[in-house]
Amino acid sequence: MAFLMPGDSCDLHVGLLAEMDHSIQTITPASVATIDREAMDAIRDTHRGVAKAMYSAQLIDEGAMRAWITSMGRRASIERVAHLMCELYLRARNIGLVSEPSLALPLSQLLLADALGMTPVHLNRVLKELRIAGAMSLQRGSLLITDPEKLVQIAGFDENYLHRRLRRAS
Amino acid sequence: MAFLMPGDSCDLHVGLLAEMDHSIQTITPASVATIDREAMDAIRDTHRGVAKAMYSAQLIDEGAMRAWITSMGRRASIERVAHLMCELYLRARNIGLVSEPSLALPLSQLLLADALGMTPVHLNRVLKELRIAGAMSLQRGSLLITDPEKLVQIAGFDENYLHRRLRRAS
DNA sequence: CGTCACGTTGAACATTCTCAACCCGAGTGG
DNA sequence: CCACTCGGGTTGAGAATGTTCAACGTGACG
Repeated sequence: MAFLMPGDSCDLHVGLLAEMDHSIQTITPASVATIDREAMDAIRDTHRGVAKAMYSAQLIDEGAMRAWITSMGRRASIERVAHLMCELYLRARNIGLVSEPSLALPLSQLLLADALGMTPVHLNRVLKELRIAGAMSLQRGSLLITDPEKLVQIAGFDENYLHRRLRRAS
Repeated sequence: MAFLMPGDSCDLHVGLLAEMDHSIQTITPASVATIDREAMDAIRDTHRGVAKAMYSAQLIDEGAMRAWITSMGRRASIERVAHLMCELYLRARNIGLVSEPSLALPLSQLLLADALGMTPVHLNRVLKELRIAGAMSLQRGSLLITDPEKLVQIAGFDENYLHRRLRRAS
């Protein structure tokens, strides 16, 4: 339902619930920082500004999930794939993770297919289709966008949806 | 992506963002209460307990959205329909809204199909299938569950997923 | 009585899945 | 060094699932 990249945080507030309703996995070696419950409680209670910022972050995450739902419900599989690739590419670029011309994406087709709600076999064919169309190719853990415009057009990607802005402090 | 019932709240915190990334509609006449931004800010800042509770509510909503994503990605359409009906039924019952033996569900097939990510035509056929199977029937805005067990079984419904609990105050 | 929104149905088609096979490169034990 | 295995990736063929388009029914409402 989501892919995290270096610097992303997740589940900052699970401490409030009795149990997790989902799980998180690393798919590469990773350094993971944790914040214990007491610390989070303290931050929330004593730093109103930070608390507010965390609320906002939460809302933005929710927006991303809504986008994901739309993707699943309304987009054909090839659009879904293209869209996710656009998103991952932009996010990676925003944190300086793209080593032009390609981006390291250590995702097995199995994983991707699952995330996108389709069969590995079908994903494979879709990737092939995108490759043949000359839009992008994903091979040996590396994403190469050969024709950005075409990819964006297939995906119906709107760059703006990643940039949810905050209301200026009143 | 969600259906609200009497007493449900939504978007308590949109005040934090510069713009909405989604919309809300009434599908029946409804009384809607609004809380203005200043009041919400004040509550968040001065009532830590309430703020915490609202965080939790937010997390629970998020869980619901995750469930929705799972539904879209992994369930066949008949399962999706059955699952949503189970959920709506239980939620309605929890707030005393079920007038046995049936539940008023003022949802057009158009609306439902859109929410479930399928064609109105196909939804219609799925509903017919469920009716013929004797599990439930949805007609003239009223949901009648004729064989709860069968419906639950078709849906693969786990009653527990609605009852996310909070961590007891430490 | 006409209109309009919604529901229902059929038939052809497109999309996606299933199952099964095969390929390949990286590790592993003999 | 070689055969083996194993986790991906790729491909084909047939079947299931879902869509499209177009028609018709039906009740509410002016």
